[in-house]
Amino acid sequence: MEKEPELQITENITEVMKIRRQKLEKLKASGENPFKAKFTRTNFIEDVIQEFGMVEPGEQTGKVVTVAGRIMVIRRHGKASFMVIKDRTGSIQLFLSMGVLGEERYKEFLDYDIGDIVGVTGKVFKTKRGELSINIESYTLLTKSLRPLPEKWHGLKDVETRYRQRYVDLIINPQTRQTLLARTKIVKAIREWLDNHNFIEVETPMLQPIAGGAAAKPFITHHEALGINLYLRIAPELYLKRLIVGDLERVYELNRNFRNEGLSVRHNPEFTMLEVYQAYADYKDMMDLCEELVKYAARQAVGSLKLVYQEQPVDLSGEWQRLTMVESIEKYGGLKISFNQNLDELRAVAKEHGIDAEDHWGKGKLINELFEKLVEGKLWQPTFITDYPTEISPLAKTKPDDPDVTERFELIIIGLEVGTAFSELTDPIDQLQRFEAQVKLHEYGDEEAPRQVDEDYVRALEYGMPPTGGLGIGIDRLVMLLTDNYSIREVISFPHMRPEARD
RNA sequence: GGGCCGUUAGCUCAGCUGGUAGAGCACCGGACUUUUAAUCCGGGUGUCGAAGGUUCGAAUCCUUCACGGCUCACCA
Repeated sequence: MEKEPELQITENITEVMKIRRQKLEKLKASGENPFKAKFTRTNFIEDVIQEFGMVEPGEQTGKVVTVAGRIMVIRRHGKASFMVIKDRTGSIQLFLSMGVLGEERYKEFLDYDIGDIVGVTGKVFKTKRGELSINIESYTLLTKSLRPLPEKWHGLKDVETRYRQRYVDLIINPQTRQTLLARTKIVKAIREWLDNHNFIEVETPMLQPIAGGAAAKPFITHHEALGINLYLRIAPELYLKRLIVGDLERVYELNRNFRNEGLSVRHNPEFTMLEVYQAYADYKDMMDLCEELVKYAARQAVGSLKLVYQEQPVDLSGEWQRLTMVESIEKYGGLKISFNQNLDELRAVAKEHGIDAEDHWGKGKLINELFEKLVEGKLWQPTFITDYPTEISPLAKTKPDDPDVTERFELIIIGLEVGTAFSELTDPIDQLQRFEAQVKLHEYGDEEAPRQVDEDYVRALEYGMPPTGGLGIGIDRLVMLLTDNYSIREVISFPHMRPEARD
């Protein structure tokens, strides 16, 4: 029998870690619990600053407060020393003196390390140099920290460590904290707006027997008891529309989608999507809704509609530009094209622009490729692109006067697709045909096309779905825009990474 | 998946044309009762990402691999 490898919790015990473990043992031996269960504070640090920030340098307020937080700085000065601790609301200086604490307790406190979490009680005062401080009268160690934090001046810069050990990133880099807090504000604002407009938030399956509602390669998982494969959803769309068939009229879901595709600065395998459905509305209503919603989120989270993204101004105020796809190709690509041209002509134009067309591509797909190649990246200011080709919009209603295109738009900002919406296809017979066409694409080897017709969805449509507008917004990308982050990984608390290398 | 770049102390980084690894902060010991990146004195704590190869000698040159970043492809 092979010998079990010894369980090793930490890979390398460094000198600093050894010393901290020794301190831990010493504390335990002296009867101290270095990992306490609870601590009651009278104030957040921000409150103390609010209340006493204006007192004069040198002034003693006599006011006793109890605060708690992580030690960030220690300045030992002989018989009187300083520390800085921070809690969720801010940071404040602690003043420790042998005179107040007594020699033993003073020395014990000075033996604590940067990173330790303490609770302290003392009188608020301001030093001669004008630094608001707490003159510590009693203290308790709440949590002993066993690893050294990155240095105070340069902080933690290594991107890999920042993503893998986001907890350290959050302790050290205020910017990371701000981005994640902005994210929750944005999400909260979106829910608020929708709730205020009579939409109800619902939850639909993440585990789906057929991964539908988008064109993407799904993750496959397995249900043991049922003995079947399931897919992690690539979109909630088809279930949300079932709820519209069920006469809920206004629903939204703000949650994760999973797509088994490459990673990039704009793509994470799991990402957060908002989908909104409104009965008796069409894509134009959704355009208005989308514009209002994004503006509301920006105002709530950023406080302004005039943004800067990667040093370029982005102005969300005013009416957003609206262009059809074909118009945009002429305006931004300088290329006049139309569905009236025949397929070979369009194929030739695409080839001129370096697009490698596949045999089964039709006019719509070619035009969309041209749009993506020539236009999308240039749309920096918010722009709605409408009249998406039917060929690439299997779930949208075609325009009554032009079967080549659909009642659909995409919202492009900073060259990124932030949202898409359409007048939902409600005709079950048309829907079935489009599903069948998609399945055929899968058989051609398109792994992003569904491999199976969602017959239950068609059945639902047969009961009758009211005219409905549907909207999807990529929340991560919206957060990137509003927080001026270039990489999607910055706006995701734990972005996907390969497993850490083991040596 | 392709291309380019990177990986050196806990952190941030230097290390030239190959000569046996260095700074600041952190840490350890000492001094200091109002400091502010405190200061002063003393101490370098390292599998130079990993494995091979070339060489008298490799952090440095070559190959492969791992991880990361950017980019192209992919991705409505």
